Amino acid sequence: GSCDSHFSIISPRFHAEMDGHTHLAMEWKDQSPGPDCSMLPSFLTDPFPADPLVEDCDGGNDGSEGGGFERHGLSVAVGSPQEEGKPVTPHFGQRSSSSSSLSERMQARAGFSVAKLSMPGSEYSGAQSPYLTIPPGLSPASLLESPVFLSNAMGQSSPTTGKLLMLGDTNNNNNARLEPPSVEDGPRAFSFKALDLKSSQYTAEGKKGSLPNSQHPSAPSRDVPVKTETNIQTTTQGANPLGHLNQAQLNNGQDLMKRSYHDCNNKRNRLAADSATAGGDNNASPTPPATAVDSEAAKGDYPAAVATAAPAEDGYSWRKYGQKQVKHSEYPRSYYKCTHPSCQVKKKVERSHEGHVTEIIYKGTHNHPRPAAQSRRPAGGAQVHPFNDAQMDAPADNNNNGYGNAGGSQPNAEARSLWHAGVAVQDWRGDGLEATSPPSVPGELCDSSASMQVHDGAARFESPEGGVDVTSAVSDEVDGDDRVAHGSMSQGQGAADTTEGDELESKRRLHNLISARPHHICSFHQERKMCVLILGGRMFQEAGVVRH
DNA sequence: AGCCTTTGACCAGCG
DNA sequence: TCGCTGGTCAAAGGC
Repeated sequence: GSCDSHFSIISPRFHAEMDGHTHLAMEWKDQSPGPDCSMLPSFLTDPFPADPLVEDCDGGNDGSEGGGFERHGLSVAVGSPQEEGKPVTPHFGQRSSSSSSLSERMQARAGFSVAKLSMPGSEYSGAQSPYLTIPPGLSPASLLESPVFLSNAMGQSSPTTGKLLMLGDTNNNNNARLEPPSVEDGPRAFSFKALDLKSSQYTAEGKKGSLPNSQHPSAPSRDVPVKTETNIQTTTQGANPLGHLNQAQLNNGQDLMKRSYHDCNNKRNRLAADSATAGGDNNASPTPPATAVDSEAAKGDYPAAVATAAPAEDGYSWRKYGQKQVKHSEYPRSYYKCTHPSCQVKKKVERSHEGHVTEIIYKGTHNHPRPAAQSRRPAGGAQVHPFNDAQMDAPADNNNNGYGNAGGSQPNAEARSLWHAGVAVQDWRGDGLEATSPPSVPGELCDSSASMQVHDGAARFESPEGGVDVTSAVSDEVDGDDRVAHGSMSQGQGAADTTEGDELESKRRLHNLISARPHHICSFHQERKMCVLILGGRMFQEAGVVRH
């Protein structure tokens, strides 16, 4: 209960909103509007902040640690280009106080238009820029270049780390898509790059031609008219215009956040010395293949990344033991248990009608190595969905031993008992075989995953898979338990990241985390102690106190 | 035969 | 105590 009550994971969904526009809404349950501007809102509203924006980003430093995003209601709406007459222009209403719309400001500063972000209570501006485009002079990679994007030498191969070989990827333009998520060096803030929720396209439904999650038939208007010709066709998906469209939408939102955050970071962070190495790998990390970017992106800077991508497995075996329609959720929730005899890990998965995973929550950490790939259950029993959870959260980690804790240490029992708010993970492997995207992050340094774990009001990121956990602990209160629970913590990271060294380490961990699953994380703000995650085409926000 | 999913029922927590 | 809700159990059936 603490998890839900303390900070809730909201599963923003594409949905038509008041104005009838389709939005990728990122709702933030927040109760009390904080006086301080939250980073997310700020960077979302102004992806390319001028100095003032920087202030916004740093605004959290004022010591209002507790503030966090949770205090700010916020929604990110990704306009649906499809609505031609009414391109969605998401924007943050909070920021909308300024006369100019977000997109307008972005255009002015960045030279390209972006979808608007909308925040609760904000007015929808008339400005409309359905497509997120990058001007010729501005490459996505450059946008993402951030000190914090360290090359993840230790990181496992993954699309984002650049270690992942992309077979069949002939598209030179991938760089734009491969750009690693930029992490804020800023002492406290960092962002995760949202990754293409490509996987959503690979659902069986996709094969069937059913609309992707975001494009639920009920909301046809959501379809984004994006040109996907340039996109690399995935083996599983074939050509699914709809799927691409969905991707496009997601990308828009992700790009927006990513860019905005990046901008903020650039101005803010100069500290991440350790992350200096970053940039290099950026190219290597392809975002999920087809993240079919908006038409613009697809055409230009964001070509389809992976020629052949497929749903990935997390490497663990799961047995579904229940399914229930939860009240707050639009989609049914499935309950899974790890099939390993001594493993108590469970996970809850919400899946859209199309089979897209909209939310994954892990509970516990695997105390056993990841089963051999070949040993994995092919599909013996009836598979609920091609995008079975296991597939969805496949781990990107190649280097890990399969244990939840880095270094092979056993996960803390207490910690394991906690539910993790998982992030839908979707990795795309260039091999064209099965793309796995585990929630786990490669990281020797960190034990955290994209998932956020909440315990007694404390939230932290943890790798549900237990495999490679990079840690970014998020918690209101830090207790020893948390540290123990996470590999990162075990590494002495548990102490508050007040020192520079800690920050560096934190950055490194973050980098690992991001590298491992950039697609999951749209943004993260340490100062604000919250994360924005994108899962299955949906954004999730999680708030808590960040610990490293 | 083994493993899995499905699904209604049961249980526990909470207001 | 009751009702609601979420989580789990377990029989039935499928692959």
